Amino acid sequence: MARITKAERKKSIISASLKLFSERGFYITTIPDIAQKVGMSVGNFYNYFNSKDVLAKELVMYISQYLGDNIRDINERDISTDEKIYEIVSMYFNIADEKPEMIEYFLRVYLSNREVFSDGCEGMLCVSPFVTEMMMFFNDGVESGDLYDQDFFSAFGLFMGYLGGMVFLFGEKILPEPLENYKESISQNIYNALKSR
Amino acid sequence: MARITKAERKKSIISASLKLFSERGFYITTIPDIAQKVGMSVGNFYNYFNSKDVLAKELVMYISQYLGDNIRDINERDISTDEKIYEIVSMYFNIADEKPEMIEYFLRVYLSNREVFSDGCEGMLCVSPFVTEMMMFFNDGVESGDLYDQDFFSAFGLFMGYLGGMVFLFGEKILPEPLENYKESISQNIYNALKSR
Amino acid sequence: MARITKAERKKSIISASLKLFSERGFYITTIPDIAQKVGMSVGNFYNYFNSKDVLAKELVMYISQYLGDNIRDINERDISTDEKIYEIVSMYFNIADEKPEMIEYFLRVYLSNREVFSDGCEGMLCVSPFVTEMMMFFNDGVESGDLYDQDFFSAFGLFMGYLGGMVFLFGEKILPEPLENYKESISQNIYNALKSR
Amino acid sequence: MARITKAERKKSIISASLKLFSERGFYITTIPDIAQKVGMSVGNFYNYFNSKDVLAKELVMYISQYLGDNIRDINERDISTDEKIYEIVSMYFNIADEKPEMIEYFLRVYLSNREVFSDGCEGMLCVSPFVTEMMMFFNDGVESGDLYDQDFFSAFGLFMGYLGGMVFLFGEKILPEPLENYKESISQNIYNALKSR
DNA sequence: GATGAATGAGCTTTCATTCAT
DNA sequence: AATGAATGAAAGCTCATTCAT
Repeated sequence: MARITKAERKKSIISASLKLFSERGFYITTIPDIAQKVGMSVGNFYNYFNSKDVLAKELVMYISQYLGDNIRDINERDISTDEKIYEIVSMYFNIADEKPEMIEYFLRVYLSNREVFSDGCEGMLCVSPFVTEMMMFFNDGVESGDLYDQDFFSAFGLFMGYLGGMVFLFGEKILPEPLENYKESISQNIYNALKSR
Repeated sequence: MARITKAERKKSIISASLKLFSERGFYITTIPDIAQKVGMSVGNFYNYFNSKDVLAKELVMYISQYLGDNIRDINERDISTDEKIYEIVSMYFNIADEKPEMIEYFLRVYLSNREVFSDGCEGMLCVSPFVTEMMMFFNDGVESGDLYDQDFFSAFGLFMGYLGGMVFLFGEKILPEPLENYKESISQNIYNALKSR
Repeated sequence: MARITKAERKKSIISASLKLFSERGFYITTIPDIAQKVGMSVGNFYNYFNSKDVLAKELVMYISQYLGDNIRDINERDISTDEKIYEIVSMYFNIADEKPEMIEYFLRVYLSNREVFSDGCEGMLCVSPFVTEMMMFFNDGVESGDLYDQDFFSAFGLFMGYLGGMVFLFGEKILPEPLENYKESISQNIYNALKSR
Repeated sequence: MARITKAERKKSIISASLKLFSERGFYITTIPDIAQKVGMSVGNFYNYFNSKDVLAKELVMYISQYLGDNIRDINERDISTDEKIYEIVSMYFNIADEKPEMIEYFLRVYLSNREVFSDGCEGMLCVSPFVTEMMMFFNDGVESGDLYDQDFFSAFGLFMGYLGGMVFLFGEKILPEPLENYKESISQNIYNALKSR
């Protein structure tokens, strides 16, 4: 008899809330909304997460882990720095396409509603798996002589700001073409910006 | 006797609400908060703006106009494209420094709470003065042979995503140095990314 | 045109909530209950009191003031100590009869739900007008040689514990006779207990 | 192998809930709180007590029995009435010292949350072992000529109101000295109040 | 007897907006 | 134009109790 485990139930709350938060925003989405989408009572929701804020924080950590894992896979491959850039852009846009809620949550909920994360996610605390891997990527690139040795945060801001901006424009249906089609040019732009001079 | 005109009163609501929205977020800020900061009654607030959402939309347009004007000034100067890039970056960071509420509102309120702007600010409607000027800048650069001729939105995403990302990192107190110090390297990175190949 | 002032409205909340709290208890009584009894919306209640707890605290202070004023009137009269005792007992039982909510609130809400009053009513903070007057009564009695000079709190505990106990028994409909009929014997007992030896 | 009997399990619920109710109050204490303190599941709690209210009622009866037994021991001794008074006061204060939850429960839960006890503990139903013994004490005292023959409830109110009041003041940390030190004076006061005239 | 996930009604509190003055 | 008391719907969260296992 297949029973639904507590872990599975928790996973389904994460999945449902991620979608709702990213589509409607943090404050518009209510606990009843989430409970209903999961098919569970409001009261029971609180057996899994102590508060709406706690859920929000777990979601960032979940996404950060997911992105971090994906970047690590790329970092560990034996390919050139410009290929890595292309792979990261590609992976990011693929996620934006197939699991848009992940990227959208990052952009719309985590980056914007700082008051929700101020207690417990100070600085980059809840996002470190992801940031750490980006740091690895950058350091490797500099070490191999491919990238120009500059302040990490400037490179990071370029890379992630750029990708976030594109996903935002895409989400707003402003882009004339699908994200897919931008992979090449964007990777090229990023490489041109960061390569050793 | 100097009377306070209706326009001045409206201006002071804009000013106060811009600060509150950018510091606390759209949903956390209440109309009573705004009224109190302006020194006006809640009821009277509604003589100037029909709803909280309408206010929010006017604010984006106000900021977009402001940024657009500043960029036009730069566009009209007789300087090279890479100098223009530096000037735009410089201007953007100066605003982030001196009137942080403008940039923060853009990033934290406008870009994130799309539901608020969905009716009336579709696409880039409320933001066109700003986007138009960026388009002018880009077209001029391409025409003069300085910039590589690519999809405008890719260039736009890079430019604005980058700057937004840096201001965000700065706001989160993650940057090791003041924004000021990044002007050079960031302008350089942007130019390298966009210049003709 | 007779307008209802804000102070009058506040007074009517005090009056209604005092009755409800004393009859049903603090936790059973809800804000909607109170609002309904006053004939006001739930939201508007919060224009008068910031929270249920704050209301509870204002109620004790209100009662303490009321009792204190009554005792002072008696203290200031030119009568013997045993007559004062009789007058205090009499006043207390009259209130218990005519405005039972006052005494009941004291016994059932204030004395019992300490968690509600722990922040702001520490010690005897919210009850000092009343306690102070009892202290005056006792000191005068000792000074005049009528009362035995003992620890004030022992005398206070006897006096108030006794009266509270009787009102409780009365409220529980356990007393075979109306409170009225006990005034004499109780005053006598108190005097016998406290008089100088 | 020593098995934990059902009676022992029940006893441990009584013990744990008595402490929690007396410390935190009836409504603040939750069934999960109690179950956790006992080390039992929430569901299992309901195998021992059908509801929170039922538990509350059993607790009063338990305490009443306990106090009643103690008073009977004193009543049966061959000592004078004033010595009995001292012994009762002494016993009461000792309990207040060593098992404060018993007295506190009486004062804070039973006497105050009448709605909980209204169905099943009407009048003195749940408290009769205790009241009966106090009645015995009083009747004996009157019969022996030591106590003034007055309404029992007036004497009872004095005695128990006084003791309850002192324990309350003690619990509020208002008393300048330990309860212990008041035994003498309080017994004296009670005797003076009740003795035959 | 024992478990603890699940229920759902109900609580306190908030806030955009209205409207009589 | 200006006031602020009033509304009421809705939010986050709690908890006694049940029940399938």
